[in-house]
Amino acid sequence: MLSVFRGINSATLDGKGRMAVPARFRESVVATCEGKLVVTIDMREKCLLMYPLPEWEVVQRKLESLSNIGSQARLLQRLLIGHATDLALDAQGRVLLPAMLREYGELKKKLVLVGQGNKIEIWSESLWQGQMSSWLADAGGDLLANGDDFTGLSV
Amino acid sequence: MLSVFRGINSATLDGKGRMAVPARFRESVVATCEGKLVVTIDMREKCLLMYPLPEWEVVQRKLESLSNIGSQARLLQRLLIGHATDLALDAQGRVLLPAMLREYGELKKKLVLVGQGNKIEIWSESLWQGQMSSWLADAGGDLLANGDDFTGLSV
DNA sequence: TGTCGTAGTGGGAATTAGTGGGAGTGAGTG
DNA sequence: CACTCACTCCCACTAATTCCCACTACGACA
Repeated sequence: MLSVFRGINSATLDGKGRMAVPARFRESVVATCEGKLVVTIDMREKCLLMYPLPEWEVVQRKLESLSNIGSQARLLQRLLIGHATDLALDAQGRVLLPAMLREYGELKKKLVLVGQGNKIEIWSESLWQGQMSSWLADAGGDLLANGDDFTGLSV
Repeated sequence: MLSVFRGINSATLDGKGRMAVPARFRESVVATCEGKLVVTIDMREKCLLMYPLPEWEVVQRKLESLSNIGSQARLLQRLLIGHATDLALDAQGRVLLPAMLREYGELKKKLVLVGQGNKIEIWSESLWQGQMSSWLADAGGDLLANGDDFTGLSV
């Protein structure tokens, strides 16, 4: 699939629960799916995942093809498909995030959007900052422990 | 399988046991079956399952084709087919949920509707919230325990 | 440093969705 | 046969959502 999201952005929720999709992402969103998106929850983190519709359909087919004898598979299906909600960009390039999903991600006014290849993660700014610092603490520990040069990773 | 329900919605039961079908679902309900629906119980969870009539007929045929020598199969037939009730949308887009099914799902005023492909699950809000938190706890544990990368599904 | 264009924000107003309840109808019961 | 209860059909009201327009903030460019 063609849409590759990268990079981090801040965003805000307005009083009606709408979020402006950053122009950087919007361009490839309208290109790949005419503004049709799907949001669902991330089961591991308290954040939401936003997919262009065609990308989501791939994910959903994979989920549905899992044998549903395993309780694990049924859990994934129920929670991911169950929460997946279709969205469309409005004339101003915003999406309305459903109330139940906003609650799940504890989304207040300030948000952080993180491009992750075929999807965009939507975080509450405060949860994101909390996670960031704990991730960095972990990573720092590991890297210090084995003497790695951190900058080596980014070159 | 034309009707694909997905996404989560809150809903309410009024004093007469009626539930407004959310507009998002209603649209595909009238398209696929002119508002004819079937509800039955879910045997694994304390929730109800609502199918467009044609989808239900597929399910029922599958149930009936199970050999009924196994007690398991006969149990499924008795409980699922036995509880299946035909419903129709009224002029306001509501359905009347039968009293016995409301009791089974412990449905009070506040409900949660979860789209699951060919059917919609109907949960009491409080049961849903309880299940959600225990599911999420499980999911986190399992995924960490076996080192699965959840995002692997979506790449 | 002004002004132009784009991105993002806020909110009014029209429309639609959802809720509540009255009154008619029909089946079951004493 | 009368009464009750439950369901259906219908109308009216309220809440929520959508659509639209206007404004601000910011960066690019002259």
